[in-house]
Amino acid sequence: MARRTRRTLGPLDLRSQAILRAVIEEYVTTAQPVGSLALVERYGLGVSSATVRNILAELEIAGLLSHPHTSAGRVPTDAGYRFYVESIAETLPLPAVEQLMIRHQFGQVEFASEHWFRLAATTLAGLTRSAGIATPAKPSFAHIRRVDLVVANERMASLILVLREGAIKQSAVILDEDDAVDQPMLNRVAGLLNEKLIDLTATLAESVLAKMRDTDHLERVARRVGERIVRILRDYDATTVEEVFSDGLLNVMEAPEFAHSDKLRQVFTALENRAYLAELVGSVATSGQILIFIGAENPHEEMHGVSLVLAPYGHPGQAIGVVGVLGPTRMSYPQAIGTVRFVSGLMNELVDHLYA
Amino acid sequence: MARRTRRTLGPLDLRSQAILRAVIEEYVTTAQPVGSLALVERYGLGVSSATVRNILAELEIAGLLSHPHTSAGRVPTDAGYRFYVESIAETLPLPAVEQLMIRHQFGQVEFASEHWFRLAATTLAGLTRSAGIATPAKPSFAHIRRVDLVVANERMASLILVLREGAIKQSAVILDEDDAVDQPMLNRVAGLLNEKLIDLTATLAESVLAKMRDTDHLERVARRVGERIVRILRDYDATTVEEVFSDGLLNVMEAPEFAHSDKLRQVFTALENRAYLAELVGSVATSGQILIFIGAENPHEEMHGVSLVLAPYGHPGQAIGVVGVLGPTRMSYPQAIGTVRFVSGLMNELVDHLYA
DNA sequence: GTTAGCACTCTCACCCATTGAGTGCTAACC
DNA sequence: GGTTAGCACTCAATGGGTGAGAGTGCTAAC
Repeated sequence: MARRTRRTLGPLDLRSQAILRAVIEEYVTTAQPVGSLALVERYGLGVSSATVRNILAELEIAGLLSHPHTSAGRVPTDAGYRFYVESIAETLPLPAVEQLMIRHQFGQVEFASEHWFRLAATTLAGLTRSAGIATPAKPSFAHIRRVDLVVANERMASLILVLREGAIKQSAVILDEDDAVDQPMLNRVAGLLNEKLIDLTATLAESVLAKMRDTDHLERVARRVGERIVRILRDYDATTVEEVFSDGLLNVMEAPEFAHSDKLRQVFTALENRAYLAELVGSVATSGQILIFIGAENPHEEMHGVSLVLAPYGHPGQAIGVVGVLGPTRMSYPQAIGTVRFVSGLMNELVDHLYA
Repeated sequence: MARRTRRTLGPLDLRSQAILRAVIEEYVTTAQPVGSLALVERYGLGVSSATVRNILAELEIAGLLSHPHTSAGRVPTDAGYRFYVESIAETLPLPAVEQLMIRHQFGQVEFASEHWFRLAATTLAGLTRSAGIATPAKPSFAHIRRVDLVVANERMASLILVLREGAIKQSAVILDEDDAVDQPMLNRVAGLLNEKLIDLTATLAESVLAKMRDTDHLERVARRVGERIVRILRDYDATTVEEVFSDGLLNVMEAPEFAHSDKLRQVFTALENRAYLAELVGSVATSGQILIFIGAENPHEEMHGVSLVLAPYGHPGQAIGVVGVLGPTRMSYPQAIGTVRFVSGLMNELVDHLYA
């Protein structure tokens, strides 16, 4: 045992690793506990089932496999999946045909980031037969790009705020009785605000607004609107993740491990409560790389039993979003990672193209 | 039997109706087949269980009740629910306290219809312990209220189109090489379009655009943008329902009838495929009244086992949306109808207020 | 038309024996 | 030492058998 340990990179010799890999790959496809006999039959291991059994026992002691009951085969533990994921250098890149098809699909859709991230989720769901997850690219600080005002009635204006990052915010602004407005007046207000506030963040905009005089009608209305704008920007800045879009939850429902349990209900609870996903997604955005959460590694109890493969896209300085996949722990990680990597790369290209 | 039939409005005498009602109400709360003894015990019917049994048998022959097996109690059929729903004059109005609470909630949220319909779905889900469903109010023909253009780069502009009905559409417009633009130029284009196109529908806007000359740079760009606008409007007009928002599907999952079957999966399939809901919602919008679809009355196989209570809101001439509830057929219809009625009324008020 | 009484039916829960997959151990082998 | 064949052992899953209980449907009396 001691010598064996020495001739490997990790704590496991190569043959044990191969068998662990075999167990996982077999289990991923069949969803049934894997026995020693099935392994030697289906994977040319060149040893007998007894030897495999010895190794399986070692892997179990190491905490990488587990045993539903004495007379059952082995099932990977979360730690087993983790080891497996670390050990696979080669992820499964998406076939060229599909890459092309997807690029085409993205070309078909409106040229707007708002559509892309939804499509990304849908695409990921379809490719991996799991649930796809995506968030729009969001900057840490929003910048005003454009202010527009439309009259609703003489005491109410509809504010449309375009952020540099592409998001559009809408809000109604209710004015004081002696500040009645019409559209030409609002156009002047919008003009003033566009002139003063363009490219500013919340804090800077606030200081500009502070200089406006309350005596002037135009400036008073502009200030009122400006205050609302600042509030919208602050709200936006405060939220780590604006929106988490998911698609294909049905795929996950269909996995046999969720057929009769109420585990799925937990997952749904966790997903409907977006705050939690937002938190995870936030950590991916800051990490800047693909993150994988396997089953119980996930701090949230409800998420035990499912895994997440998440990748950021966009640029750290500017705006960052996340795309990824949610599936049963028993998922094909090489495929999931390969696919998520491709889609996040594609999103990068698209966003680059937008900012270029 | 013949005489009994004569002294009622429907085909059932009053006592049979009362018993049908009792069966349904008991079944709705317990989710268990209802026996004759339980009925006489829990509902002061003033007759013996034997008599009740006779009537239950009649109701079964009439197709209003069914029998899982010989030694089980009775369960309402879809036809039974239908009869029940038709017969209850008094729906359960929402308690005043809750009405107040909900009004308050709607007051808290941004003053924009975009938020309201989502909140409506969430509210309905919470109140009825079923899934809430809502669509934004959508007009049959969109009217341009405001056009805004923001420069993305010198050959690409970001178009923001505000519709009279409150919706905002965003799209990128890519320009020809010799039509390079900057923000001041785009402002002039937007000004021209706002002047010419305001309050127009797709068809009218198109005829205005046809008059623009290709020789003039300003008009050429305006025309290019205008054409995109017309396309967006036409897309918008063509879709019956823009978006169907649902919340609280978890509530439905928790119903015992979905615990071990895969019926729920079917429901999800039907819901993820939004086209179908859109169709239903469309029929509600045109009907102008509360519509109830009970189980197998629903043309879509997947929806058998669930019921929908849907109500339109808004104004026929202007914009119409739909709110409602999706739950198991075994739901409290009086409560669902009462709640949906209240929420649609509230949405009416809000929309009125917006257009006033 | 209503009711009490009763036989009848059928599900559900429980027990028990059987089956079979797969292990873990031991002793022999290379 | 590592590897292997052989074998006893364990335990989930399966299916048949049984008893209890709920609820019906029928009949005869009121």
